[in-house]
Amino acid sequence: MTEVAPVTVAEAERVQEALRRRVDLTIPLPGPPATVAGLDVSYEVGSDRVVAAAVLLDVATARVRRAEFAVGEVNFPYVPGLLAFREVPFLLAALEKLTVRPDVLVCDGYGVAHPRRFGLACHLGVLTGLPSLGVAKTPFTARFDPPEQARGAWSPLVDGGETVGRAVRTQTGVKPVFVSVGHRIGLAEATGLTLALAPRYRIPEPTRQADLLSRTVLRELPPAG
DNA sequence: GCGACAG
DNA sequence: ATCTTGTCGC
Repeated sequence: MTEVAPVTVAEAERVQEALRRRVDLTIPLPGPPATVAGLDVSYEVGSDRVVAAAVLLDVATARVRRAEFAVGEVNFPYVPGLLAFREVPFLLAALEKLTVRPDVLVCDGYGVAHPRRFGLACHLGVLTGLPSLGVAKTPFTARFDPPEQARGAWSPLVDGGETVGRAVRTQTGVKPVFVSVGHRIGLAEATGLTLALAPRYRIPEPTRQADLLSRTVLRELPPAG
């Protein structure tokens, strides 16, 4: 099958509609995850160059075990709802450099809390076959009430009458993050994992570390040609 | 029709 | 996403 990357918005939306049927949310995690991979992408100003990072962490300690990255040029514009077509190619490249298969993918963005129920986290989950979840930093299309102030408090993200995720307070008195499932994981599991991986900062360690790495690499890259 | 809109 | 210093608060 010749999988051609979508070029137009209409094509990309059709790809999402097709891929979303491969999302499996009927099964929980096989067991307590031992490792996770945090994923993120940094963009260079004034060029199309990007750095994608994939960082492997132990869940028990929330410490980094190994880290990889991939450099590339984006070929798809940022369109709300189509973020995956911009970042997935590079995230997959960085992931492949990780010789270990993580138990869960922690993505920077949304999973099913998406207009077509197929955000970046679902996309990566389906393409890799791995359990995945999304942790976004800002609201998107779902509605929510502010959760209580205490760390661990959460409130449902509602869209089109259905609960598609949770606004989760990872630190007391700090803005919530937005958790949604991507593939092969439950919402309660995704919430618990997010909290376990955010012992100190608002952003859970996996994506926080991936963000730091992608930024550092980008900063030390030779000037764009 | 208008507004809103992950990164 | 990215451009950007200091500053308020715990």
